[in-house]
Amino acid sequence: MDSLDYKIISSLVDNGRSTWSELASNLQMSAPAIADRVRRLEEQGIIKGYSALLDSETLGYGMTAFISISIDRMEHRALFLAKVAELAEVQECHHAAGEDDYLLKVRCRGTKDLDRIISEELRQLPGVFKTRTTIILSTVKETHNIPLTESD
Amino acid sequence: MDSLDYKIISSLVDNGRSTWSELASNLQMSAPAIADRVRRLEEQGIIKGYSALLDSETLGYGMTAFISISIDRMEHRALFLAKVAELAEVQECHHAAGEDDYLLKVRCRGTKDLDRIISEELRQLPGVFKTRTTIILSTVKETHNIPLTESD
DNA sequence: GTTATCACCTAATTTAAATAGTTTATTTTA
DNA sequence: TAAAATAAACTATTTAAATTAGGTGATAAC
Repeated sequence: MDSLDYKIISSLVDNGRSTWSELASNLQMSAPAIADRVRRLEEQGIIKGYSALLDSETLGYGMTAFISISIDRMEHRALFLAKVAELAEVQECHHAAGEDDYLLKVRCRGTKDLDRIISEELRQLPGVFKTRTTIILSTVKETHNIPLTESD
Repeated sequence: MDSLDYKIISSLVDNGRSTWSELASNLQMSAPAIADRVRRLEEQGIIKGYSALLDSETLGYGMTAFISISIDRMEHRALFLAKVAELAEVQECHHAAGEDDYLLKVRCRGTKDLDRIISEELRQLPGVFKTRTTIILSTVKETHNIPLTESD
């Protein structure tokens, strides 16, 4: 990981479909050299993959909510995690320190959809004894960038 | 937006660098037809762009935290939002309904780094009178997929 | 001091993207 | 209802990029 790798990564975060030729001319290198470096970054697992970024609002998923969940017993966790994996509306599930056990980020069509996820999917699960939902009114910033200035 | 568009989108979410030729042969179409459809999806804003997905742990950003923030006066918001935009560690900033005003997702190197962001960056801002930090112990699920089965 | 190794290069080949022109089906309009 | 327009696909061609192969120079290992 040198500064050239950081520049390549940064370019690919900004434009995941950029061609090697394009990167090569921006960074004053040959295309095969870029291809080599990218292949290495992929093999090292630094670059996990590439993805199209979608506009959830345009696709009808205009509501975002965070749901904190408490689970009473260890043995209920597996079922909960299976449900979370299954639910396409659950974009993120984090095991949290502090008051609640899990923090979910949910993307859904609206309040009815959110109600269904909470009442019919999550609260039906054994062990789920408490949920706290925070509805998002607007999103000011949303990236998956990582600071790439410091050393590695 | 027909079922073919959904298939194309879904493929490009899974592999953002897939070639038109590849998509074409998977979906029994010609490459120019795929290119046309993708161009339209981009123009409509349904596909916002493409990005490389990075492994934050491997890059040294092994700590994730959510920070709830309360701000006391309207006129302090602009400065807060400017700071949030500036901080590379803040991946998300949502305006939330409920007890606190904003919910931040922060990706940082460790506890020292998190402390700096909270104590030196955020709590220094005028109007920020309350923060509540939830540290993430592990992440079970993390995608930016949107359910693509229902109609649009 | 010789030999490996690494990261790059150029040149050639293979593959994909972009463009242009055509066909077909569907919808609009006379 | 018939004619025209539109939309979305196709094929064939051109242009551009990716891949591969072979070679060079610097650095590290023996």
